Amino acid sequence: MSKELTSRSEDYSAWYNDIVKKAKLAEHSAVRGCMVIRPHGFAIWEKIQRQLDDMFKETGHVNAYFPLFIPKSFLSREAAHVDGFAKECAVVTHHRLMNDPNGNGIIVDPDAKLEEELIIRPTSETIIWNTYRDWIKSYRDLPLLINQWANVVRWEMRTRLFLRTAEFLWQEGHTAHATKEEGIVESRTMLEVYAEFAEKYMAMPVIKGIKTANERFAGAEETYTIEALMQDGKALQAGTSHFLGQNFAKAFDVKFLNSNNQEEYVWATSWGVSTRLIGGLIMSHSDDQGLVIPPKLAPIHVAIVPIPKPSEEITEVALEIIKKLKAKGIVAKYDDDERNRPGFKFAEHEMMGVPVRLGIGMRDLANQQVEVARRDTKEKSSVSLEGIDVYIENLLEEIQNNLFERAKTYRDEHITKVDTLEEFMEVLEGKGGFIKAHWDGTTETELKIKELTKATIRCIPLDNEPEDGKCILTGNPSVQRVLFAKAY
RNA sequence: CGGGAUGUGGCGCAGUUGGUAGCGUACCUGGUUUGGGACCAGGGGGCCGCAGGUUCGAGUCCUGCCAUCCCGACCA
Repeated sequence: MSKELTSRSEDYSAWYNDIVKKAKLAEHSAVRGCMVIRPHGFAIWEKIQRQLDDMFKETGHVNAYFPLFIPKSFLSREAAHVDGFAKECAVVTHHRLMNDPNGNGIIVDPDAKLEEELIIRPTSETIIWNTYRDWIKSYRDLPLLINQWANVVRWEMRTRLFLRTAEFLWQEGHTAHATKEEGIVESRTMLEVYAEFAEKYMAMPVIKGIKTANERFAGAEETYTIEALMQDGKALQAGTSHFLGQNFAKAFDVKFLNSNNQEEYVWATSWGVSTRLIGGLIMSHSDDQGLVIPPKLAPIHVAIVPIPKPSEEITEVALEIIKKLKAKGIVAKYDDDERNRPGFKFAEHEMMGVPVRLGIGMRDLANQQVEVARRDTKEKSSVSLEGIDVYIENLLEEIQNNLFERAKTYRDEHITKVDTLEEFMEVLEGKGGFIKAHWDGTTETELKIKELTKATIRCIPLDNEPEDGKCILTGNPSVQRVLFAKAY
């Protein structure tokens, strides 16, 4: 491993790529746009999965699994949906290979052409709603609250590890309800779940809001979003929850009998977050020394480094600490690798984002102490061995809070109100971040601003306060400010 | 998909007018070291992105393809 990361100030984009590779989170594969998620990256994803899955279960959802392949005709059932996805799908056309008669390896067997092509799912609304038709007959079958953990494929032209890959892992919730109100409540509930997860576990502050018609999910009546701000001043859409109205129910003819024996179309929602969250995690907290993982998502909380190398006394103390921490649900690893010296290990654990490092040498043991180094601030202090487990437990909580507060302070300092287009451009090119400005509510203006500035409307915040003003582009009346930013 | 750049041991790179591949680091062995990325000695590892072509001879020249990075377009 080379010893240094590109610094953030030098080249933020190169820094991001360096972190992903040097913290061993992921790497490019032999397939265009597809990544190999390495054990360290996948361990973080597993922590994300476990926590979210618990939260989904607590809100009444169950898991199921639907096919990877979708018959081509399904995608054309919902008109807006096909417009939104058709351009970037991988298509399966044949089902068999054969030896090349000319001896050039293996070729696609021309006789094995599929009667109907199969699309590798870019999202599963269609296959799921086709299934729901058979599952939903009565109001007693509702609500149907199902989540799926899966991979999806979107043939993106330009990819970036975790942020936008051709194949990615995600969860997609698909629910069915008897009434419009219930559907809206569900989509709002799941937005709250996402926001809570982002802030409490990822320590990533988010703004909850509604997407404009232009940014809405293909086939949705309303798209709710959580938007986070990265260290370089660009926004990241971290999760979305859609109220789908009756669009998919009508497209797939999913009806139920209500208690008055009348037939009605079902109301739907869908919601998802993906491995993109890991990209958000990286860009919220990490620094020029490497990855910083909030304790609640860290696969390993504490690294214990013997100084200068393992000895009987040090190992004994280290194992005792590990045992005490384990009882508190804290994962500690004793780095007794004799190949590397302490300085190397310090740098390595910092790169990998381990929240707390303990250094134990004979000098410490003579004083019944250990050296505690926290990853977020890089502060070091000597702490008594007595009660070290409680100390670390509290410290992890403090780190978790500090990361959130730090990110929130940065985010709040980078929300700027502007009233003119000149100011808008100036802030966008200078300090960056979110810009709160008046907009006349038309898609035309939104697109024009995007063309002029590259900034998009990230959302209309849910907690927005009404305020009369004039659109920064057209001067037409506006009743509230909306949130603009350049986005990933 | 358009413009630009790149592709050589795991990683980072050098390789001149075409002559049969080298450095740093990592790895293995031995020794000395060890409180912030150790040092010495010895050693192993390369289809030079892939496929064609030119040539007595290609990492080097030509064509096509693949992948990655940057800038656009696209992006739920």
